[in-house]
Amino acid sequence: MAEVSIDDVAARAGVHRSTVSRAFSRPEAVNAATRKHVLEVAESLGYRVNPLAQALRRRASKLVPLIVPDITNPFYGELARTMAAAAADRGYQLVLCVTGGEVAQTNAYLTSLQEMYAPFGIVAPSTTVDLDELQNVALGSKVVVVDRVKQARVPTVTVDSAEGIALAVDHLHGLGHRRIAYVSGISGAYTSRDRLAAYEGLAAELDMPAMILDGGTGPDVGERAAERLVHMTREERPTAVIAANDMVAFALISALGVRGVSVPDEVSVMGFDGLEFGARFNPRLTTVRQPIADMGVIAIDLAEKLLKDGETGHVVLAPDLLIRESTAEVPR
Amino acid sequence: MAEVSIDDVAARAGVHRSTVSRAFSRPEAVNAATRKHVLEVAESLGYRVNPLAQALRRRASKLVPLIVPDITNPFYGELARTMAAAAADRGYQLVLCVTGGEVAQTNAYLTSLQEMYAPFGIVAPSTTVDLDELQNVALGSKVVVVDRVKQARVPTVTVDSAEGIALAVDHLHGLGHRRIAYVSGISGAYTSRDRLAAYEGLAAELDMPAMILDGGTGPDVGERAAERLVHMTREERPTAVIAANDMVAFALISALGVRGVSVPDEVSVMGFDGLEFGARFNPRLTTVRQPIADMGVIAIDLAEKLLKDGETGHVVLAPDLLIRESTAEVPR
DNA sequence: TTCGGTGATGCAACCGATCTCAGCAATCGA
DNA sequence: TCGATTGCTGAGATCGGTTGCATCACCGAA
Repeated sequence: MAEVSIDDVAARAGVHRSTVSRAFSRPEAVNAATRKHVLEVAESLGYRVNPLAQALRRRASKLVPLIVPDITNPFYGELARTMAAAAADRGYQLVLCVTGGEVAQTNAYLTSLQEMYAPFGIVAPSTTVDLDELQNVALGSKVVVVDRVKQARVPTVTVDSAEGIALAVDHLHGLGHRRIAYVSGISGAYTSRDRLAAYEGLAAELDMPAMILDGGTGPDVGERAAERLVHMTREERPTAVIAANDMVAFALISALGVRGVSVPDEVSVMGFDGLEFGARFNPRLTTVRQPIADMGVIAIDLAEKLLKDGETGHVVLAPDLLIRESTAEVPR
Repeated sequence: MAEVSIDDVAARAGVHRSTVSRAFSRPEAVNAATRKHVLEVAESLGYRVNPLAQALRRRASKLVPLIVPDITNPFYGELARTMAAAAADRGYQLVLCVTGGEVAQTNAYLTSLQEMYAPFGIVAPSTTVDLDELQNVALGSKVVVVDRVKQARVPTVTVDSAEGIALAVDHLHGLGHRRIAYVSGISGAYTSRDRLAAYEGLAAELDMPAMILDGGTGPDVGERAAERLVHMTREERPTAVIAANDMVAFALISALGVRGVSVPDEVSVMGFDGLEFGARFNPRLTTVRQPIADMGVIAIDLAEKLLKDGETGHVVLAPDLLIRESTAEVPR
């Protein structure tokens, strides 16, 4: 309670401020015995270094912005959770910044946090964020991008979209599906595009028609795709749908339900993300899982590497398959 | 880019530091013309006050911790989003703190942020957080609690549980249901208890049996409740279930689906929260909506009032009904 | 005994603001 | 005309640390 400062500790320990400071931040520069004594006194007084004062002098704080378009989406929720843990492990404090998908917001957050001497930032870009523009912002050069294709100028960590889609297509193909459609995504449109490309490639390869139920974005993708599907003739109608991400899959299944189409009895649906919530959907969602927890720690690692060596790494993670109940053998 | 400080502005404007400072933080204390000039110079130099330095000197920052047990839960997601917006409106910067439901974490966050001179904190308590214990923490006395029953010592904002449950029961009763069960909640156990009490009261009043399918917590509530339900005989089985919150409702419907029980054909299910995601569930969830957006701004208001007048307000909001497709007339 | 080197500590400036107090000019009342 | 009041502004201490530099004791070598 009684705000104890570095001078209190110094006085009580009979040394100078600077020695106390060094005892904490540059241990090798102070005599072992002195250090031990100082630390004990500090402990007994309940002293903790003031992060603001420290940041001001050092021009480097422990505040790290995590910039996401929409925290309501559990994907970003899970990302935020693991990232917060990873950050805490390294002494950082995550500052959540929700942009609503607006570039201006992203930039505003970035400059605002750079004023607080944030050492770097983590950005999970939305559809509308132009990554090149990030470079113009103060903190722009010290940013790690999550969930985005390899990009030259800043470090990135992503999941291999092609491999993920392959996993999904193979799974469905193995169940006998030959008419597999695709719906693109509410958010993360960059990866959504990758996934779409992967889907089209595989469709060609397997000699299946490429059916894009909806290529748009926004909260109504599921509705539109469902509407489109129910208006197809029996022959042209797909027997399975791959959604660009779990949220789209949920919306699609819901919209199909409203229209009396049952999943997986009439049509199989797969997601992409592997959200924990998928296990509580109705039906439980079969999906391609991204190692979100890994992405969190890797992003922080990349950031620290960037600061230390100026090295901009690009990590591509492998997804895996989570088979639950939203897919079934093709109905005949 | 070129970090411009208050002295740069002062020099360029031909006045002293202190005048520049006053021009920003105490406009009435400086000559209008001088002020205008200073502000123009500042503008042209791209000067912005350094929040860290300001906070250090003033012993009051703009950082506000929002402490939630689980950001993966869209309820807290929506809360975080609206709260962040409300905070930004007033110049605050929300710092997201995810506790995983652990008291120690909550306290750690609170003290850590009080070291950063956070003016106050917002806590959405989890099951295990003992509110009285909050008082012992540094920031403890300057905390607003969200989603928690009226409590004497700190300001709170909640939704009227009794009214919400009444809304739900009335809705179901109106559909002809006479055997209405209840399942308690994954999170927010405080309110969950209130809601349970309200349910029991109403059941008695309407002369219906009170059936608690599961009164526990944790991620498996839905599973357990579903398991219990399917093992009931036709006569004792409820025709409708009220879940303590939306997430439980989702889990329950999913678990029922796995066991071949269809909602709402065989049993109606209602949630409590009004999550946007409910509109994309299968079936779309009928639920009691909490005005989450209002809760966000009100919480900030209460906090500011607490700081200014030392007044600890308690706001109870009215919920409303969101009728969608998870409830239907009682099957006969 | 003297001197260079080394390790540990103290001194004081500094980070970028705020704020109390003093000084100064203009204005006011008598 | 003169002291008191009022309105602005400058000086400088301060918030709580960090860090380059000076100091000093102590060491072994010459």
